[in-house]
Amino acid sequence: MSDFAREHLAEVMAGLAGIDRAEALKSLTVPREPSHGDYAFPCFRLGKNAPAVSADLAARFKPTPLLARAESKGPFLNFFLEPTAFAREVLTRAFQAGDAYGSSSAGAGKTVVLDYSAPNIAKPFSIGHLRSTVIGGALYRLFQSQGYRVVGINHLGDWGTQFGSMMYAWGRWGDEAELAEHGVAALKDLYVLEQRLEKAKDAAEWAAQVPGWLEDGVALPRIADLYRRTLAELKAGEEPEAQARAWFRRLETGDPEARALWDKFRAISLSEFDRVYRRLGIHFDEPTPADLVPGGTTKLNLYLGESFYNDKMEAVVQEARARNLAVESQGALIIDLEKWKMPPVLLLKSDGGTTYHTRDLASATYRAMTFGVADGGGMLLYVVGADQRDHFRQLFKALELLGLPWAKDCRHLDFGLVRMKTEEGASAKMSTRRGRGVLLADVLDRGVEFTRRILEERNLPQERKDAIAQAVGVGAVVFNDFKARRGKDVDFEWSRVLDYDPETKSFKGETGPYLQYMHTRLTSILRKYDKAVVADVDFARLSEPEEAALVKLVHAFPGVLRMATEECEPSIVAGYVLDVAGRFSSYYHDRDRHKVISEDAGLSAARVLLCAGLRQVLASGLRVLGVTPLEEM
RNA sequence: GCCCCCGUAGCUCAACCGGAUAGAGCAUCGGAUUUCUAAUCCGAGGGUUGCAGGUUCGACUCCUGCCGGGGGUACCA
Repeated sequence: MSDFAREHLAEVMAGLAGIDRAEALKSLTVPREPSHGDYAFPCFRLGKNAPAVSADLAARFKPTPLLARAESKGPFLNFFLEPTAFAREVLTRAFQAGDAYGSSSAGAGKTVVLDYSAPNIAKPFSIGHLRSTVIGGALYRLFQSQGYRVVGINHLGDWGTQFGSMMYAWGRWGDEAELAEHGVAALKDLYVLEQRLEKAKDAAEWAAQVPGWLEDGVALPRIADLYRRTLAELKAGEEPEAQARAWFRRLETGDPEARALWDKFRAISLSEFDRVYRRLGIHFDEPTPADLVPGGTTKLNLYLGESFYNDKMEAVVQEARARNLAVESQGALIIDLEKWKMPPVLLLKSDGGTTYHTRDLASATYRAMTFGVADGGGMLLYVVGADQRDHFRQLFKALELLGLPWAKDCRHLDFGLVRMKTEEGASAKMSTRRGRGVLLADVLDRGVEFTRRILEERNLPQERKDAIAQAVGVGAVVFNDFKARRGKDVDFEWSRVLDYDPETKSFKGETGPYLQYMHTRLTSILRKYDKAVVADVDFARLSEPEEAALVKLVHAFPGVLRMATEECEPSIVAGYVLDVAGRFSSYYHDRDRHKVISEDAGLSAARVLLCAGLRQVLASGLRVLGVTPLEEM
């Protein structure tokens, strides 16, 4: 299924002008000016005298059931759809397909391995990870809609020297009661305390920062006491960085105490992540039991995080050595990429430890083998921030040099950085190490809280209000990430994420709530229509130009999903649903001219069917993006 | 220094892979509500698409240079 009118026209055009059908399809455009027609074909490439060619083609054009006429206007050949037949085709298809409308089987037999979210356990689940999570979730559903088999992988940052920092901090400041009460927020505080301690030039500088932390919403209530105590210990010559490294070495060498701490931290973080994923409707695919970490007994190992590859890295290093790719340099083992003007891939550090390069080489290989990508049957996609562009260029080049043919099927789907507005008004990259960063759960909670305030005045049962508040608050935050193309950087500002007007108590503009609201309007019309919606209506009754425009939007949906999938760009869907909602809203408000349900039964039936089509594409589009379509709000 | 990305209305972004008169939201100003639920709608103002060249029938889109912003630049990930 597809935007069939366009393909039909390409067929006609190919026959008319004697050109390739694909070429015709590529050249077809939609005139900006509606009176120029529904489609336009620029004739410049068909001859020196484009206006003459256009006129000739127009004269030879024979109408089809779907295409009423062709008009030459200068060098352009403009086509006009037969509106009744077009509306019948579009609305019948949408009605009959239901939730399947817009899906296709273009990707049948192909597998997409999608790496997304990947929060770091030692760090908070911040709004930076939100982007990867919601973009990844949308891409997951997009590829699914096009018939691909999708494997969602959460490459958790659950390994690395950062855990040494955590363990050291835990030994120094940790408190079971606080951990139980604050969970991951307490872990974050521990990590931040330690990182600032490493960064600070001396104890005095570190101490000077502490009062500010209290205002940053740090969870640990004992913090003021902590820093006084730590000051004394620092003066005794303690070196936090060295101790953190020592702790990680213990973890790597299988020290039981370190391992127990690692399990504990990981479990606390994962239960928090799971809560967030449930709220966002995010799903990852579970590996088979055989894929689990050796010795791993909890279900929390299902995410295939970095630790999963601990026993798979040696093979990569061996392979690089065997192919004479790996060379010694400054005491480390690297793959040199100087020829491609890139820094080297670091396989083994000078202390013999592995790096994230090593792990990513191992994970890519594992995925390609396990999920059938190595046979050329799919793709490995990484939804990771733009700051890691070089990393992935290096990674893919290294895979290529390792002689892996599927290296060409790897792609980094980068997205713009989330930056915080600083006090000075400038924006800066968020950094957990410096303690900046906004917790995702807080953002979601704040969205839900705003919504709850609006709903107070509604006459709805409390339990409905709770569910709506969740869906609207979360929808506002989620949709915000799709307003711009994923490559754009975003400055994090509360007022932009939640464009909430306290005076009118409403969300404004191009927002998730706006879209959800329009969906409730459509459903309430369909609810109010007491007869069953049928496809057998008089389509000629949809004669208003606004109605023709709406039919075109319903028609466009399959193409929108296809293009969004091809370009891995969910914002295309976002722009589309905004278009649908906006046009419908205008239509809906012009009650004098086109009230949907009226005395005129035939007219009502036709308009109701149109609304059913609009509701269908709006609901499907929202679901793809991870925004819940609502029936009332 | 080198590599990569981005410059479109005051702000945040679109523009159907090079097509006709560059469009939305926010903000500002002015209107609309005995309703198919106002978390809405209608209207107005607002542009030398960073600058300068080039490619061609045609450039926001492609190429070169410059200016400005951001990111990266082997033992964090």
